[in-house]
Amino acid sequence: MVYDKFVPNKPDLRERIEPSWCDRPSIQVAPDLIGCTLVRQLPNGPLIRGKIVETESYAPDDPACHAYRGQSRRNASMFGPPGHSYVYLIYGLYHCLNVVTEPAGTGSAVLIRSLDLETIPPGLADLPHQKPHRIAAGPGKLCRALEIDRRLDGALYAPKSGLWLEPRREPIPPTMITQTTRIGITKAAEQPWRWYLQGNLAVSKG
DNA sequence: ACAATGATAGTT
DNA sequence: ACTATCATTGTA
Repeated sequence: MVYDKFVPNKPDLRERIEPSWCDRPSIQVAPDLIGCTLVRQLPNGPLIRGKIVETESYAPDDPACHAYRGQSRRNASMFGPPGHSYVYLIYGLYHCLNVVTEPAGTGSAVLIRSLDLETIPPGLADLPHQKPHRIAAGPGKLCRALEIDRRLDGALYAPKSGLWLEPRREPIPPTMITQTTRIGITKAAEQPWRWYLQGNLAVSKG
């Protein structure tokens, strides 16, 4: 394995986002996650990488936040330490993936809404009339593509979990990131707590 | 416009 | 126990 250290996709050679980076208000972490890479190592499967192009933030004093009415079995990981996941089932059909923010005891997180995939998961590559850019466009679809469900709830974002985050490889001008209202909620719907990479084809509306 | 589909939280 | 709700998506 002489050339091992030159293999670009070897996980250990890439910089990773640490829990301390997530120990900030979700309203700050959400825009900073735009352009970062979500990496999924499927068990006995391929490595899938996707650029985060759409996020939403949910804060403790936010009526739309699952943590707003206190801790429960479902949202417990939102009150856990930063840099871990919060995964929940929605409409009995889809899962949604969050990055927990702020210290343990504080219920806040960032919802990952859309990914621009670098690699198409083999099982999804041959689906007809599915545009590649749309495979992970939407919180439910990206969890389906990356095989993320409640078993990953509370997991640390790290290679040992098969799920981790990497920083931006290139700077993104702030003007390329649009801030606007969140999608699919009724409470606090007027708050501009959604961010997306302007013009990216995986974004719900951009 | 609406059905699919199940866990959750609040109410009897 | 019952019921409304839900940070969604695909089809009509």
